[in-house]
Amino acid sequence: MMLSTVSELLSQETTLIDVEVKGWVRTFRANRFIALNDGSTINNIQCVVDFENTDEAILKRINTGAAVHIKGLLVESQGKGQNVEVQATSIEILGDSDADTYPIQPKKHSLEFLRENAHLRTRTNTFSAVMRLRSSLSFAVHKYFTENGFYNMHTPIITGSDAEGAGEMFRLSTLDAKNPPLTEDGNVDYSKDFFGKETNLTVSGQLEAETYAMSLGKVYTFGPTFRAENSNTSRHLSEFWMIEPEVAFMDLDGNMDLAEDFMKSVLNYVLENNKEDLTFLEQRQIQEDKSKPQVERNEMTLTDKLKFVVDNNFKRVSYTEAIDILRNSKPNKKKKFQYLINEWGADLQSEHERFLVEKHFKCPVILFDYPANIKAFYMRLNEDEKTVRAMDILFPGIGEIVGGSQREERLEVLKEKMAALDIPEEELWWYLDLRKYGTAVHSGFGLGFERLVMFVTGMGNIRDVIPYPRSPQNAEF
RNA sequence: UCCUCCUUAGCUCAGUUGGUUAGAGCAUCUGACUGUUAAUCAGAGGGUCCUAAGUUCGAGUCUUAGAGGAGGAGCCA
Repeated sequence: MMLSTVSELLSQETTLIDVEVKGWVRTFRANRFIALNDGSTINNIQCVVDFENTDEAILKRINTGAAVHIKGLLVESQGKGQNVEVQATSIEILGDSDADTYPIQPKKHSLEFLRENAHLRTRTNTFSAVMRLRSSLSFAVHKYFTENGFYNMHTPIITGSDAEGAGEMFRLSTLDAKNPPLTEDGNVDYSKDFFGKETNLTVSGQLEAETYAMSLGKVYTFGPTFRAENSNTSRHLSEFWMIEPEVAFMDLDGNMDLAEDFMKSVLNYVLENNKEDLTFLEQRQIQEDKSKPQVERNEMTLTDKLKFVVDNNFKRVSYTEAIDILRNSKPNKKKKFQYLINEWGADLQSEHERFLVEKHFKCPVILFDYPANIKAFYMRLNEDEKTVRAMDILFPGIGEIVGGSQREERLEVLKEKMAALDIPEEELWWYLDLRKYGTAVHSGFGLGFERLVMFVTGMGNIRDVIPYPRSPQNAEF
């Protein structure tokens, strides 16, 4: 007799066969019905215990959370909740679970409580569904790029560059924190440190990815990224996973096409391959919405929202057009915005992005050609010398999910930009070399993987879509 | 980092104007029942009211400080 997963048993079409299954008890009802889950699917298999002929000591140990090994006969269920069930002939307790202290009870728990029990929270339907979707999305990312001629590149986690231009970095050091070696002018002497220089955890693999794009053509990285910003929001993490494709000979229009096609492809993948988990999360969201005021409720169900993104073109709007729309918008005229839009050049705040996406266009929006002074040094300067070939994709509920640009390929322009921002050329000599030898138009973007998972699962807090979230003041587990 | 709110049983929460012995549902334990779907019924146990200081005859309730958490803002992905 072969061990089966719950998923295999539930899709088994022939009954009256001997089966064997291992998993964890979700509930044990009426001294007779075990709802067993092994992670292979959101659904449980019902195992029916012949309690009159089973040792009472065993029955007492069938508690929520216990690991059990069940052998029996797969039969059509007499009950209404499931098609098949296992008529148990043998029950072995593999691992007990003390009902008095086990934190995951067969009842609704708050997400905050489960976050404190992150090592056990995937034993709930919600988190197992979220994490299966996360895994599936990760596969869909690699699948898309591989099938479209991209090479996967592993950019370094430890970086010697502190000019990646994407935020505060975590310093990495093996020096004695209490008594570090000092230079003559009293600063910490990093030449004595492990790498002989100051090193940090990466905030982006983009610059390194550019080097490979300029030889392999189409590359992407998908790895962990670290930001030491003290941001305490439901959309930011100190450690998160980022997808960064980089393509030679591609301009910003091609970049927008790629990003849109990529997003639609991965969403399509989970729509086709994760129906059960999506359906569960959709029902969960509907239940959650019932206890919310009307204005905060979701206008579309989860799968409708995903289908809407897949089926409709993203609205492409230049920054200049967006400013015009915002300047003439009702909330701006009635002074409802906290930050009023008066003139060209203002940075857009979340309230403006939300207005454009959720109220004005009611679909994903790509904003492009931003003012040069509010964007990073490596972005391609337009002929107007005021704007750069940058683009952000804004999603409903999430805000900015993708940020990308065509990169500045002209050596002199790039050098001027770096000088203006006090970025030393010695730091990025290798990055400048790309413009010296065989430079070419190239573009890429970054996509925060967790924000994608949030969008797909409908979870409102980014800490609930990554196994062990790292955020300021929190690195438990 | 800023603003607002929260912290009472294992969990989710009530707790009136400051007033005797702090409550409920779920969970747990005991018993009954046994084709249930977060089973049902009866009973029982379970509290440093986040911490510290203060006001008061008297503080879960008021004041101050601290810790932790949530929502929003900024930074961004």
